[in-house]
Amino acid sequence: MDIIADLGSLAFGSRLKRMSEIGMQSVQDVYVLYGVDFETKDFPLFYYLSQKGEASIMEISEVLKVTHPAVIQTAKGLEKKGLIISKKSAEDARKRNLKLSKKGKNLLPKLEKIWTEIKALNNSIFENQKHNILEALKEIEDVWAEKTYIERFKEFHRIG
Amino acid sequence: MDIIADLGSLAFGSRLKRMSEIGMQSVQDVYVLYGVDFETKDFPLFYYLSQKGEASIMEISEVLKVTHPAVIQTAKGLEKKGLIISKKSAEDARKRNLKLSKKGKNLLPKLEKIWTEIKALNNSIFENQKHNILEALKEIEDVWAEKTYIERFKEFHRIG
DNA sequence: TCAAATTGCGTAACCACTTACGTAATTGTT
DNA sequence: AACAATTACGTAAGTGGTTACGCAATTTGA
Repeated sequence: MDIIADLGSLAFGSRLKRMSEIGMQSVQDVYVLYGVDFETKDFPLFYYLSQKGEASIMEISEVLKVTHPAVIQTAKGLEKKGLIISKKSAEDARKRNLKLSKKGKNLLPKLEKIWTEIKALNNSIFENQKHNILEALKEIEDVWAEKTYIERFKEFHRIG
Repeated sequence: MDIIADLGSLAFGSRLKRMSEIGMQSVQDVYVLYGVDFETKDFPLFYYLSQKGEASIMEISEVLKVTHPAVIQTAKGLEKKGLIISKKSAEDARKRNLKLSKKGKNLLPKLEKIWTEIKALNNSIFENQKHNILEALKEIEDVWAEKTYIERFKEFHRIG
């Protein structure tokens, strides 16, 4: 018996959090399996830089939808590992731009192979679902984006 | 554009985490709306005690699938608010049993009303989904429970 | 044109968990 | 009965995010 799952919509947040942790750890296990020194939590930033080339702290913060201190902290870790480098922007002295280092670029092909394999497995899992999780998440995100939850709550229960 | 969502299965963990935070905050807004001094994160423990009556730290830890220090910490907060009380077990001096206090029981009807309203709104959202999120989560949990991700990964890619 | 508002970044403190480790009580084995 | 193994709980430190706040650089607008 899983009381959190049984509670359905009420413990929705707690349930998502728990699944998020399991999901992140699972991917971490794959990096370990291949002996690659890379952390799951760094994936969004590292991947974005691999695609975009170069980006400022705030741009990354907005694209990844995390706060800018989170970006700074993640970047600090990746800089310490030598996977990314940063330099002040020439156009705007307030900005600091991040990009992959040589070492980061060298690691990229190995990571991309792993990412492809993970994607293949996940897709095979998701494709067999009666209720596709990615579709389901997208639908919920759209609902939340259209109107805040609390607004919707007030309307639904005729409050205010 | 939402790069995390676009990445689909690769940023699955990050995405769940973000949604979990939004979901928890949304429910918190409802408590605030009703002027009730209750925190979303305390819901699973408080709810379980309201159903079970009395339970030890480890029992709660197992049922809610969080570590025992997490239970202790959450319980500490609820005790400080006077919503739960605890006493050493008579049968086993190692155990400490938690249960709702008078104040906690008094608050319960108000909370139950709120929970019912949240449930009603959420169900109305979920029922309109083409891909039901609760069903989708359940399917994924079952897949993960059947075999660890890394085992499945090795088999899928014929490794080891 | 120059003062006010805004923007970008950095740091500090906090939050809700986790892992690691220690101690006391109970249980199992012989 | 005694002692080794296990179990329940507590605390400390770590993690990966957050909010709050401050400062310097840029942009706005009277």
